Amino acid sequence: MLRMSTLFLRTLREDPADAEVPSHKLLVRAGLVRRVAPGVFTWLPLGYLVYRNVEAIVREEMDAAGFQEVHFPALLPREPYEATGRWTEYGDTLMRLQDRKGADFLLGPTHEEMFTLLVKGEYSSYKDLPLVIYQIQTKYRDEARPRAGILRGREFVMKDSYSFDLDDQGLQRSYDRHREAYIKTFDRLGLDYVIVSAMSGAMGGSASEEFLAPCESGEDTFVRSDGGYAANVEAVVTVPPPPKPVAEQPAAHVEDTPDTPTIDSLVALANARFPRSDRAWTAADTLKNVVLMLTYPDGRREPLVVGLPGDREVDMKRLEAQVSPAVPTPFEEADFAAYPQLVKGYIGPQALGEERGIAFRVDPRVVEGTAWITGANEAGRHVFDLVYGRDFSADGKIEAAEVRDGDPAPDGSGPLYSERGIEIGHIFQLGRKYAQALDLKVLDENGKARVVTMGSYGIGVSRAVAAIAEQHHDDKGLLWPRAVSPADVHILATGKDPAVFEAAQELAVACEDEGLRVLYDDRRGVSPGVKFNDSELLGVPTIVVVGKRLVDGQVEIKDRATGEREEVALPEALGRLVQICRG
RNA sequence: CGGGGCGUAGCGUAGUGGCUAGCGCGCUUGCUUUGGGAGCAAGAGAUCGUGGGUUCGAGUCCCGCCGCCCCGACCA
Repeated sequence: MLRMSTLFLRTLREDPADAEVPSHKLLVRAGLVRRVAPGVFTWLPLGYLVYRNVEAIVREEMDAAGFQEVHFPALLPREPYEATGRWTEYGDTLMRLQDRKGADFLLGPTHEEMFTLLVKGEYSSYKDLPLVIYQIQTKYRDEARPRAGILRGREFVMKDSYSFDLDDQGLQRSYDRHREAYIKTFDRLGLDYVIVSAMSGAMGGSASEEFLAPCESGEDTFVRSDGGYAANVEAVVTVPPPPKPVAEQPAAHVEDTPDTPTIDSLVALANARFPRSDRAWTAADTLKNVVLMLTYPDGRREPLVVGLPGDREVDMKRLEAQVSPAVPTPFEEADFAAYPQLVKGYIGPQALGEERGIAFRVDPRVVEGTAWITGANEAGRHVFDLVYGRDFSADGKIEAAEVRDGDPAPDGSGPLYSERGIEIGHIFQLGRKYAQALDLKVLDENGKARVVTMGSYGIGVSRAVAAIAEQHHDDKGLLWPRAVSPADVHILATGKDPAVFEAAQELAVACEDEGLRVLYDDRRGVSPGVKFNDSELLGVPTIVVVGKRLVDGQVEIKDRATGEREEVALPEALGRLVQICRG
């Protein structure tokens, strides 16, 4: 039993000045955590109870799925990370340190290398596979900007598991087992979440999915529809309009359009000088050709022109996902000098295409039969009614245009809107990258060495505590789901009547005997208002008030979340509480 | 790394170059109070982030440094 009179707890009346998001404010105010350094926190007794409840649920579901728990050190030597290139790739995010001899160490940000090497040391036959092992470990990442309290710390706890399979079918099975286990885990944690594909379908189906808990404080933007579609912005596939018959389109014609280097100026001039009879020109009638320079890992640099409707901007994240591993950067003056056929502000498709040395890919909205106003490759001139499939072609389509609220969902489930979420889980088919780099092979049934294929799967355990707080609170405080709450019932003894304290104490003991977890506010000399407010701030789901109604033999049972309250005769209180808490 | 804001008691904060740095919460002692963050009285608690400078005098002005928060960049 937790007794408030002796519990190491100090609730705060005011929000801490350095906290912005609700979970950070409330976890600090309710005395669950305290900051030690930027992005580094101490768990106090009540907070640690919640944390351990979350951890226990994660562990139970991993074990239930047949995964085996191991435990690595957080302190790791440099060499394995050197082998996979991550000692340098991870950059400043890696927490590095040296021992007394000057040997390099790191505090693990994630443990792919260590798991791979562990398996390599123990297993060498296909008969040993499949294997899934996991750990619940403190991770370290020297984030450029830790923020939002527990949500994004430099030290945090993650459940990370790794699967080892001989072939792709096996990997898919391991992946699916994790997906199911994660669904059960997050359901039990009381989290509202969506599963979004973290990569474009073009790059290999469901190779990676994120579990996002929608909330305003989330850092990840995703889009969803009311019909149930949810995806990362990078993974959204554009729904193309139907093609139009090419024959119906008027012939293309070049016009003088002086001083129209921007889409706005072009649309204004088109409406003034070349008005349409049926409607006004809009930016969506123009084809904007955005030039970028792609730099490949081998250092090769090639220009890429993206043609998209003039009312859309290029979304760099979407573009990056498409051209990876090449890195796109804006085209600079020196680049224009190297490609004189690109007339800044008046670039048109007629000068583009791989056969002319400049790759040209268009937005999926550019379908056969669509007519565009676009550059004529001469300063001050544009071409009108340039029809795709008749007057120009491209080297393919590209999903690089921004996704906007109201765009249709790819699966026809309605208009998209963007929302923010906290990444609480990530399942990922790694493939053979790490096994290759660290030479993890097993002999197959033919006695031939084969590189193992892997998956990695993470749950942010400490982050989940904050995510739950984000989703379960009101203006008075926290509202813990029972599964993670530090207690089942919070019993308040109010007033100064010794009989009240006796009755409350007896009820608390009786509850505990029934297996309920009890937080008992036995503080003497503390006014009822303080106890009520603390109980609301702490957020234990069921609150029992033993107070002035005790003279009539009554106690009050309150539901913290709904505010519903009922008067119950003291002898019936225990039975009622057992019913509620096991309900 | 860029932009902005801020460092005063455990927490939240006030403080025109001029007395012993003020207030609220919390804490200690006593009395009263006890169903919505009680009252009265008496206390404890601060090298005003740090180093230098200007000045008769610096929490206050100037410069450097350190740290924190927010936005952006970055982030299996």
